Amino acid sequence: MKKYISIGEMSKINNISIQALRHYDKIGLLKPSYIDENSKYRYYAIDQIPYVDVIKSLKYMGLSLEEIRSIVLESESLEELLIKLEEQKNLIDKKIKELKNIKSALSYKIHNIKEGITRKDFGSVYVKRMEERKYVYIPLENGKNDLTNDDSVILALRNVGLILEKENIIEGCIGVTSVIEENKIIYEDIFILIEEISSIYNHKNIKVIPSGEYLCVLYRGVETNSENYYKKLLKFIEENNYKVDDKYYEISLISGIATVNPDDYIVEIQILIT
Amino acid sequence: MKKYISIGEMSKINNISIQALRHYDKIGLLKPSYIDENSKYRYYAIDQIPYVDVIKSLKYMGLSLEEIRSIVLESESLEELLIKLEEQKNLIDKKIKELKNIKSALSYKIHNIKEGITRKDFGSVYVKRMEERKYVYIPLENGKNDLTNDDSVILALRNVGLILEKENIIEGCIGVTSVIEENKIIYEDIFILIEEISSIYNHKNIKVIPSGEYLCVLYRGVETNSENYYKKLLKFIEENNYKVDDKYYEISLISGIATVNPDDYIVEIQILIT
DNA sequence: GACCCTCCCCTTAGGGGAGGGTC
DNA sequence: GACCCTCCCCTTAGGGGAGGGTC
Repeated sequence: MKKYISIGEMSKINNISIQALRHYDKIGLLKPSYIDENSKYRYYAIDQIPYVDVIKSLKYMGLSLEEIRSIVLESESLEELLIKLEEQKNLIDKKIKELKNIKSALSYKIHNIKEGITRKDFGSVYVKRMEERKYVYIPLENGKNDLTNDDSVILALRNVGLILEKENIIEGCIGVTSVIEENKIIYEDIFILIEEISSIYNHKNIKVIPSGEYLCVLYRGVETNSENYYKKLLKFIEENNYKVDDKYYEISLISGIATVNPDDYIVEIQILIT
Repeated sequence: MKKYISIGEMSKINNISIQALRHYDKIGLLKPSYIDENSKYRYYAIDQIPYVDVIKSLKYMGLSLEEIRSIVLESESLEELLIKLEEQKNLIDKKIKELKNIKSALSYKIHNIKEGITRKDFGSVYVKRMEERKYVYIPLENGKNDLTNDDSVILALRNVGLILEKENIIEGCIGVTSVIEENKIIYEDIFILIEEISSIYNHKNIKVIPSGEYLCVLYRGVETNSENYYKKLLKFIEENNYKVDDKYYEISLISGIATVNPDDYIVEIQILIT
């Protein structure tokens, strides 16, 4: 009555690889009914076929072979299985949420890179309306006027990064704030913009950039003389009789990767029209 | 000007393990600026800190260390990076969809197990309204009247499974159809119900169970004499003057796992009231 | 000739030691 | 005393051989 099938047939019938079946044998998850003593050939009974279905089904749902083994072999009660499956469902839920966050981070980065690639209007001044933005910042030590080759700037930025990591905030663009005093640019804070979905509001290291019309100018980060662009901005303000706030925002469109490859560094200086 | 930091400091600053840093060194992803020849101590320069951020950020987005290496070290163009990130986004999208399918399969299984655990009304007949259902089936060889210990039944069920796998259908409950001829139960098809979201409609092995009011009786699959329950059903039909269809559906509430552990096997016989 | 066997090495991204120098 | 070093073994679920018997 009982008919045995070879590992090859078992593999075809169950749509599973021979290696996988050997592996299941090895770890004791599914041992063939009969093994020829001399040839060591594995032979499976027909009624072992449904076991493979159970294994595949539980594997599909994300259980490890070890977990499946304890369910199938130690024939856990349905109650125990239920608990495990519900745990699994929660886990899957968490994973879905995390993947959605990652997707949103990817979209953000992709959007910025695209803008970075296409925009070539360096040096010309334009008006741009912007919504309210939030950022996490660290103040720079006693007002710098040159940010290049300064270790404390790197460390300050990293400290911003640590705050973001601790609070689980998805990071946006990197930037600095500045004011002009006695014809000199003084940098005050280094910051990272916060993506909208992040739900942090009352951290002491958070500030808000108000919504409104901004005067902007774009420059390449490689050019160290950002001063020229401030001058263009100031000239434009004077010629057109704009009244502006005293705080400038320098925001890098392509951050993160660009911190490493400065060729791609593109920065926009923004100042609020009052 | 250049200050070096030890691997321990680098680890703390970047919120990353020492082992990970050693690993990055080993695979050439991030080599310390300076290594003491004698002590072999690793020393990192401050300006290596942003590299770790880039690595972490790309890793978070699902890129492998190998992919990150080619981006960071071979300083790929932004266009190439963009392509990679967009690929990654599509991948993440696929994963999200798959996880949602798994979640739905889990919910289905959890629901059935819960019902299986709580229901104890074996043997009593009741009326139940049911929506249209679809199933994938394989006809059993020339009408069986006993399904137990029959290899061809197992093989037929597996063939149903193969169809589901090929068409990427999420499987529901397992069942058989039967008719009564000359006081004998003749089983006709073995099938697996299809979950709603599955989008297959014109496969030759698909049949529909019409919506409507069904007379049902529940029994434990361990009891081999399902005949008794058919008798109860028939008696109820006669006593209450019901008119019914001639096709019975025997559907196992807890399938998959229960095919292995028959203690948990719970089956409902359903027949359409006409 | 097609099928199956047993080693054995390989893959990701590190974690966790042991045993021994170094700041 | 805290820090860092180099091996070395370990984790998941098999995939892909080589070399050699078996149906």
